[in-house]
Amino acid sequence: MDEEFFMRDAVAVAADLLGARLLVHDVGGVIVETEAYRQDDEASHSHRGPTRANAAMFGAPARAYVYRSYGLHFCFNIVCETGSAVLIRGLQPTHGLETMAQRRGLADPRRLCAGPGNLCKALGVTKLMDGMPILSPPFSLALAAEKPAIVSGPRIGISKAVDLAWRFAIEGSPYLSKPLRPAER
DNA sequence: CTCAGGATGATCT
DNA sequence: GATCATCCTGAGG
Repeated sequence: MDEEFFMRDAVAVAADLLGARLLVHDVGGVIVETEAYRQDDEASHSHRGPTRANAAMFGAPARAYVYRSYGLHFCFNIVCETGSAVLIRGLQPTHGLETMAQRRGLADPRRLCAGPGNLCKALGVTKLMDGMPILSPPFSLALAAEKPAIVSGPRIGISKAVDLAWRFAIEGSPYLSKPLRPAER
């Protein structure tokens, strides 16, 4: 796992991150759900070019892009090639379950890290981590030993570019924020 | 300076 | 499915 991995199309990285183990201060688990956002993407914060808020998306790859959502929650992304990033939407908790349960005020492992806001709360991710390299402490990222079976579908919570199937998940995972059904026919 | 609008989540119907 | 809590930022006057 090195910076090269992230110097690619965010859509490819989003798919390849599934099954990887993400920890923050030794708390976290296996990535089961991601979404890709690119600069040529109407739904992306980077679409209108660099600003103070999205500066991290235009910085070095393999760094965190953390923003506040709806005034209440944080969302955690990993920056890929310039102007693009992968939103981490769900983990299967494996490390520090007790800490997560305490931070979240519940114990159900299927809900602890389901959704970007919940995930950040469980892992203690805040705006302070915006721009930090995710290949060094307090972060830890290790790719999957074996590639899991994945599915893709439309992204969640956006109003533009809704037709792009840039949400990725491990097939059949019970840890998703919402079920993902492969495109219909 | 004002102000609308979110890459959400919990709760209620 | 609808509502709402609550905070910036970026856009426009």
